[in-house]
Amino acid sequence: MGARDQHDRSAVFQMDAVDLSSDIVEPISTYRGENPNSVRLAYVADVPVNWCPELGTVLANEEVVDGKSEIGGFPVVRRPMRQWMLRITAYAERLIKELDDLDWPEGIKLLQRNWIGRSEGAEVEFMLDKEQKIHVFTTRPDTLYGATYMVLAPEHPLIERFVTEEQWPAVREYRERAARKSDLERTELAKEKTGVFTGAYAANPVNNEKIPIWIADYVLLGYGTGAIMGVPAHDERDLEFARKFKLSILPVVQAEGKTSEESIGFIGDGVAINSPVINGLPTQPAKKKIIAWLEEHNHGKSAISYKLRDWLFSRQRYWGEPLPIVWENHKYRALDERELPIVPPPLDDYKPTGTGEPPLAKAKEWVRYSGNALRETNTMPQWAGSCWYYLRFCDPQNDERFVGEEAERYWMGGPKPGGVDLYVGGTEHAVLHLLYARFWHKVLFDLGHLSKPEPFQRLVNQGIILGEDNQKMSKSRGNIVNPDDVIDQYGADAFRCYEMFMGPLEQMKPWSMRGVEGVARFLARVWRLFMNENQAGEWVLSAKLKDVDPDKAEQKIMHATIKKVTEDIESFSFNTAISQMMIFVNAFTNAETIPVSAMRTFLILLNPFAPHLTSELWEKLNTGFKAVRGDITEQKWPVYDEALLAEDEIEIPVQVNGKFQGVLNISVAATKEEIINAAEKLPKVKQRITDGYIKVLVVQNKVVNFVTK
RNA sequence: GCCGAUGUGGCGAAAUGGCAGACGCAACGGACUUAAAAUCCGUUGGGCUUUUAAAGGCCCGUGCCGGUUCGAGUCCGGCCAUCGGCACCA
Repeated sequence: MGARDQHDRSAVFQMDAVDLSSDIVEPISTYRGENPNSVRLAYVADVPVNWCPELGTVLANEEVVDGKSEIGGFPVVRRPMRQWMLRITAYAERLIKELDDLDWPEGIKLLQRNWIGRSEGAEVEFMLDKEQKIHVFTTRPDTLYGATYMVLAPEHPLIERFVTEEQWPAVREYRERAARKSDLERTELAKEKTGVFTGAYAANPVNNEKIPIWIADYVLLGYGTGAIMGVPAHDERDLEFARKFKLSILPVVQAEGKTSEESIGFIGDGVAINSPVINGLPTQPAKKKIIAWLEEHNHGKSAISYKLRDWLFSRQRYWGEPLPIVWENHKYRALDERELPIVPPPLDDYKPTGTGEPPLAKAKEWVRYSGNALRETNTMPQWAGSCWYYLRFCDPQNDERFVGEEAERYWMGGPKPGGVDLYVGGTEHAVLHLLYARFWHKVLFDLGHLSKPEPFQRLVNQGIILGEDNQKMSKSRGNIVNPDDVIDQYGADAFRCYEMFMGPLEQMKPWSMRGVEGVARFLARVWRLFMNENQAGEWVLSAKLKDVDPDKAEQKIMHATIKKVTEDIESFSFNTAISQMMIFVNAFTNAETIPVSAMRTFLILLNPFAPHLTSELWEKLNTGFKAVRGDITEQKWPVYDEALLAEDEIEIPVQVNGKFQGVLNISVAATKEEIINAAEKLPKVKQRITDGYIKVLVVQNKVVNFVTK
């Protein structure tokens, strides 16, 4: 994939040139320029944040679901606060592109792509007067001639500069009302479009026509430039807005087989009309041509916009890593590496204050760093640790670096772009942990600390386990299953095996205590295969265990089990692996003698599923029979012999017209003619082919099918 | 609204296009036991039907409708339902 080119470290923190916000990102410790907040990877911003009064902290966009906190479901309101941000948007392009070479479920890749939300289009300048211009972002520059008005987000900073005096009261009132609305009200509840005319006009760059400028809360400050051109003929939202406020509507894209008038409301690709520069061109070339025209006339350029916002990285809670920052004369600086790690001081009360002031602010002595410097009291969110713990796991004792270079190369190296070979986690992390960790990993990679640009090569999503009532487990529903209780009652092996036996790993499935019991019974049967209770009530090695060779049938089932378990582990089909081991145990349950060699093989197969039970039985065998060197976990994984699985005689289903009529037991060596002859004689078949048949199909070792009509 | 996933017995689920329901749970019957628990053995998709019975026979059945095929739970097209994600993103 030309990894070096795509992940060129010389471009450290250089952003895509067409991005709409700032151009360069630099780590806080190296930047020496004038306005650090505009370029730094970590920066401070006064932004409207998601404030959750109940949790007493702000939350990232990813942590807010339907206007409520992801944790606890408490209401979240917009509130301006001074906060630390991480410039994840600088990585938007790479976070999308570099998903391609990861072995992740397509669904998760899609969730991330949608969350990052890349859109290609153009940035266009509308002249307000001779000096001032308003930038809009559009994915449909080919509809520029159809722009009959403009809308700015109510919070847009330019508004105050041009709003007319007579419109000012209405505009101010609208802005105040918009500010009070929660996100929930602004979207879900506001089905009806609202807006206010500013009294001002701007010139459409393609034809110099004056179009009215409105403000409306259906335009979001945080996306694109916070301003749009209204093209009511070819955008559903704009059309609704224009109809409500009686703004003019001009069709500029003609749909195939429709008149220009009928094309109003058409949002697909068509042919440009009423657009001198691009008339007659289909949508795609029209876009290209109009962008070229805009660039040539200095009215705009091609641009890419992302839905992804920068990551709000501070929290007003005690339990999080403190930010290694001090404030001097209203300026911040990073603490020296030698001062790390920062250990938070003990407090009398660790609960959030509820006012937005972080709990650490209460530790007055700790906060006073020096005569003129105060410590930052915000802490990092829970995600900070999960962004790099897997790196620390490579080298947990290292007290020089977060991970030693050699250890990092050993564990995280390899030919693929991702470091961790296999990562198992739930879908709930799709746009949280899995996005954040990729971002940090790329930053560390760019700084030269890591050998791979991606953290997790292969991702498998395990399904969540529901309560016994088939509902999501939650305290309020009272359907929580506590693993500790289950382990107390049935043991860790049974708990572990049951989770694997429940069904396919990726599927969500309900818990069942009966099911746990069933698996516990299976493990008890395994135990009794090896151990019997004597008169005194002590467990001793079963007298049936003999140091003999397994017979042919026993060998066959043993090798079938090795094959199935081995293959199923590879494909994460743990449930069917356990089924096969149950079949194996059932086959030996009433045996007169039990060959020790087969049992040893079986224990090795079962060991990854039930480690405690199998190690104990392994050692018990060593006391009664010739001891095998090494712990059970050190044994070689068994290998099956295909030859021992081969049958002399096979069963072949016989059909007439595709319907099953009986089964034929016949030697594998039988010829096609022999098979047909024998099949014809099966009573039910004979009955059905009395009038003969027009053809007969024999699929080797699979099926015989007579076709009669 | 858009995107994605999933639909198979009473339940969790199996099934390279070739005997649907392996394995487990639950239920029922039996053995063991003074009794119970535990354990072991057996039956168990639905409907109709033959026979004194033991045992058979026929039909239907993998969300619904259609298609491909000798043959479809599996492949293709359309629909329905449930769950998850996004949701004024210009």
